[in-house]
Amino acid sequence: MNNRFPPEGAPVRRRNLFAQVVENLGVRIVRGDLNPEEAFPKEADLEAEFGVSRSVIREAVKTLAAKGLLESRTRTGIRVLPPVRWNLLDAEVLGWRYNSMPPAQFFSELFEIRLMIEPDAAGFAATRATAADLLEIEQAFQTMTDAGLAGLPGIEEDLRFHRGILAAGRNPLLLQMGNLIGVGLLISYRFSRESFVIFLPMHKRVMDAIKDGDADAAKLAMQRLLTETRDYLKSHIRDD
Amino acid sequence: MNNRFPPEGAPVRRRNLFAQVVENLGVRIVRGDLNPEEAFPKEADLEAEFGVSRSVIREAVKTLAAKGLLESRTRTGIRVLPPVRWNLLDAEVLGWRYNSMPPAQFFSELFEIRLMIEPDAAGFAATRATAADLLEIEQAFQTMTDAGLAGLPGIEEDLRFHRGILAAGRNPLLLQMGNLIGVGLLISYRFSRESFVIFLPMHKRVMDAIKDGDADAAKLAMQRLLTETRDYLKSHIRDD
DNA sequence: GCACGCTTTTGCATGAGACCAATGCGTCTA
DNA sequence: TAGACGCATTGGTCTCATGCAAAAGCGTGC
Repeated sequence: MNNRFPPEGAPVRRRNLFAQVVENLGVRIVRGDLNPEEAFPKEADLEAEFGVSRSVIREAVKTLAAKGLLESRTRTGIRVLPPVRWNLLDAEVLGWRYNSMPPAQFFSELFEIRLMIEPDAAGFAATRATAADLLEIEQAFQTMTDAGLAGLPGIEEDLRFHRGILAAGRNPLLLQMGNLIGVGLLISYRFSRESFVIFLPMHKRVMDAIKDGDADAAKLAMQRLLTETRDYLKSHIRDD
Repeated sequence: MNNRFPPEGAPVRRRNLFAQVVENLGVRIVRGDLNPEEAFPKEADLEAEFGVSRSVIREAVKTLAAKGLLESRTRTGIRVLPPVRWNLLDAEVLGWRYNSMPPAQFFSELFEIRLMIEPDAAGFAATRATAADLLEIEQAFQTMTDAGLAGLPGIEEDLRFHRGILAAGRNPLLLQMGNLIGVGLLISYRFSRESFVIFLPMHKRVMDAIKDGDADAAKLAMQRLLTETRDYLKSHIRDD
C-alpha cells in the first residue's frame, strides 16, 4: 500500500493514520457530503481511497460507529446513520459540525441550549458547591482576569470558569455541556477576537452570587451573562 | 485462541465478539472497577483475558476511546479517562451507568436535567412546530393511549412522544436528550411497572398547548408532567 | 411460495515489522 | 559532586498483509 494521502507537497501531519481517516470521514458525514440511504464505500473501497490497510479502516469505522455516525453490518456494508442518531455532544462531532455551519445558525443553536442549562446549573451551584468547587471557580476567575489584563484571549480560562460552575452543580450530566461550551468558545473566537474583558464584571456577579449561596441571583446573573454575550457576538460576526 | 468467554454452560449470546468485549469493559469502567490512574491491562493481556484476537481487542478499545472512556497511546498503554471525559449522553454509556446506580440517585439526576430541557423544548415546539412535527406528536400520543388501554407498558410510544416534542423544538442539540429520556424510561420501568395511564391527561395538555401555539402553557404543562412523574416514581421505587 | 445453495461483505485470527516515547545510563559541564 | 544533556534501550501500540469464518441478501429451482 503506497500512495498515501495527503498528496505530495502537503504539510506532513504526524498523527495517527487512523485519526486522519476518522476526521476525514467524520467531517464529510456531518457536512452532509455522504448522506444516509446513499451508498457508502465498503471497506475495500476505503482502503483504496485512503491508501491504508484494512485494520486502519476498520478501526476508523468502529470509532465513527461509536459516535453514532455510521453503522456497519456484514453483507449490507457500511451506511451513514440519520442525523438524529449522531452524538452531537461529542467533542469531535461538535467540532466537525460547527466548522461547517454558518455562524448565525451556530450561535443561535448554541446559546439556546446554554440558556437552558447554565442558569439552572449556576442556581444549583449556589446551594451545592463544596469549598473545593468554590476555590476552583475563584481561581478560574482570577486566571481569566489576569489573561484579560494581559490582552490574551483567555478561552481556556473562560471555559474553566464555566466548567467549574457545572461541576459545582453536582450533577454529572451537567458536565457534558462542558464540551459544548468549549467548542462554542473556540468558534466564537474565530468570528470575533474582540477582548472579552467587558464581560468580566458579569462573570464576577455570577461567582459572587454562588459564593453567597443565592440561587436565584446566580441564575439571573448567568442568564444575563449569556444573553449579553450572545447579543454581543451576534452583532460582531465577521464574515471570513 | 480457544477458551472463549463466557464459560461453558452460559447461554450462548449470538452477538459480535467485539460488542461483548465493549460491553464488558464499558460496564466495568463506568461502575468504577477500573479506575483512572490505576494500571489498565495492555492489549496482550486483554487478548488473553477474553480469549479473542488482537483485532477484536483493538476495535473494542477504539470504540471505548471514541466514547471518552479510554485513551490509548503507544508505549504508555491504555488508561481509563477520568469521569469528566466520559460521553455520558451516549446511549450505551448511559445504559451501563444507570444499571449500576441506586434508583434514587438515578431519578434525581435524570429529572433534574429533564426539567431543564424539556419544558423549554416544549415552549419552542409551540412556536416552531411544523405540520409534520404536530402530526408526529399526535400520532405518538394516539399510540400511547392505545397501548395504555391495552395494558401495555408503552415505553416506545412514550419515548416517541417526547422525542417528537424535542424534534419540534427545531434545535438539533435538543434531540440528544432523546437518549437520556429513552434510557430513563427503560430503567423507570424496571423499578415501577405501574400503569402510566394516569399521566395520559397531562401528556394531552402538553400536546394541546403546543398545537395552540401557546409556549408558556406548553412549558408549564411539561414542567407539571415531569415533576408529577418524578414524584410518582420516587414514591413507587421497588427494591429488587 | 419456500427451501436451499451461492456470493458478497464484514468479522475474526495471526504473524511480522515499523514507530514512538518513557526510562535509564553514561558523559559532560559548572 | 550535582545536575543537565544526549543517547541507546525497550516495551508498548500502530500499521500492514493475508487467510479463513460467518452472516445475510439474492436468486434458483422445486
